[in-house]
Amino acid sequence: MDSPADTTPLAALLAKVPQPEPGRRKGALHGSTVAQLRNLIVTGALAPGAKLNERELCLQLGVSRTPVREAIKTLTQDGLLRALPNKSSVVAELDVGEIEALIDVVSTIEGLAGELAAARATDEAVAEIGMLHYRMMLHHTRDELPGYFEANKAFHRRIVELSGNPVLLWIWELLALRVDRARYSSNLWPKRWKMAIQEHEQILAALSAGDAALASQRLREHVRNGLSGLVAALKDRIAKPDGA
Amino acid sequence: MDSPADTTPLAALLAKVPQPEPGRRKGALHGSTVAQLRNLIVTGALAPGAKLNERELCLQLGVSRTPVREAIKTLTQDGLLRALPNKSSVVAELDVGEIEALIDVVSTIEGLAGELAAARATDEAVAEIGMLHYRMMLHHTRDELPGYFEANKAFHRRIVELSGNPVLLWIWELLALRVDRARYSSNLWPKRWKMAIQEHEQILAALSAGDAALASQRLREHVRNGLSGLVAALKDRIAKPDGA
DNA sequence: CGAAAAATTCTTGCATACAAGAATTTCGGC
DNA sequence: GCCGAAATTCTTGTATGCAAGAATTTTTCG
Repeated sequence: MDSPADTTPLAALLAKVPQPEPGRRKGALHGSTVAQLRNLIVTGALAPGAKLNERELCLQLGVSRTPVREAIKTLTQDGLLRALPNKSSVVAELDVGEIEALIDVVSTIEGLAGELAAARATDEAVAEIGMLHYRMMLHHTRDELPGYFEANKAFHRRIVELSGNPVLLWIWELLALRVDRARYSSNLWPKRWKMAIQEHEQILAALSAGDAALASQRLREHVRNGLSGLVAALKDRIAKPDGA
Repeated sequence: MDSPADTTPLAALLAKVPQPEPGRRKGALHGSTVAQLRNLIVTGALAPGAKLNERELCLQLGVSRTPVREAIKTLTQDGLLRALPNKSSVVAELDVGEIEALIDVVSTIEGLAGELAAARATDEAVAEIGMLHYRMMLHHTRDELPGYFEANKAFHRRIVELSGNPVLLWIWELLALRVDRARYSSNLWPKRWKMAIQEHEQILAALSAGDAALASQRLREHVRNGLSGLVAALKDRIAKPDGA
């Protein structure tokens, strides 16, 4: 009943998480605990439906229950966990219906970002976003899926930042968490990556031209296409769980 | 140094907050603490920039620091508070620029809600939303500003619910917190209430007809008009602080 | 042997104790 | 009398203790 190996697979996952040094500064525990736990959830290391035992998390993260509980509360608010009264929180299910709901919202939000960004796009900003696009292509040629995801996300994020609207960025960040989770869950190369690259270039062109309506429309469609493909991949994955 | 009257005006504000009975159920403190504190911030009872002393909040709310700290974390994530490392959290400033940023986001979000809701609008749902509209008018005739605000919010909320998109509702709730704060801050009857009523009726008509494009456009414009008026009122208020 | 009930164990929710950093006050020097 | 530095006080960040509710195991009865 005390053997560490079989109490739960969670132990193994957490064992390799780098722990903050004892000689740390005060006030850094909450943030780092949230980041570690969030990463485990978004990457799928903690599977949907998994129960979170606070005591166990404390042991593995090397912190007390206070920061762990705070992190759980934070991630619950972000929609990554579900809280049950007087019971263990569980990792939120990755509901395909919810991801379909995400499509409408994210595409609309990014469409707005594109509209606003086009009006503010300097040559420098467009060049910077273009660089992120090429970084994404580079990762693709190298077969580096995580780097590809990251650069793709940075491309979109930078456009939202360029919109100059802090509320929009805030909302986008919240939505991006869920999108990331879905992406990691599929863990496949998007089948439409070639088309995605074309769409990125067309978005860049619209931004560069300062054409708000066009940038908005192209971003909306690009996001919709991408997420629709993701949903299709997830449905496939559900149909045949072990990627044949 | 111990006289309760002058340590801070916060004490007076909190003194009248109904406290949960000692014979309560376990697990209700976090939620109620968040609700109480949020209400104080949204209504403006806690002014923007005010520092939150945890110990004092504990005394006044009759709970320990744990739920208070959790509530502070929650409201910080909602953007109502700002956290400073190793220092007291403060009530977020009510920045007019941020409210202007809200206009674009909220109008877009509600526009999407209208688009989706129109496709799902049954006669029953439209009637229900119409009822909320009439309730709002009733509060107007009675000069009941809080009731007016509440019914207006319920009208909009119900449309978002009707969209059937849970992600959209989630985002809308987050945005509505900030909108409410701005509304309470102005604490004026909207000058354009007569126009707002007309717009509501036109929105209802579009929903009833199932015209997604029209419902979307009308909601977008209605929200934009309303929030623009709000911003104008706030700018006025800043120019001449004591409403002459 | 199976099932239901009681007792035990475990887990969360809240309160509190302790430590590190910030703010304030006081004391010394000029 | 004023400025600066040291000491004190105060406040937040983290850990732990205690109680209520849930889960599990054991025991007892049919």
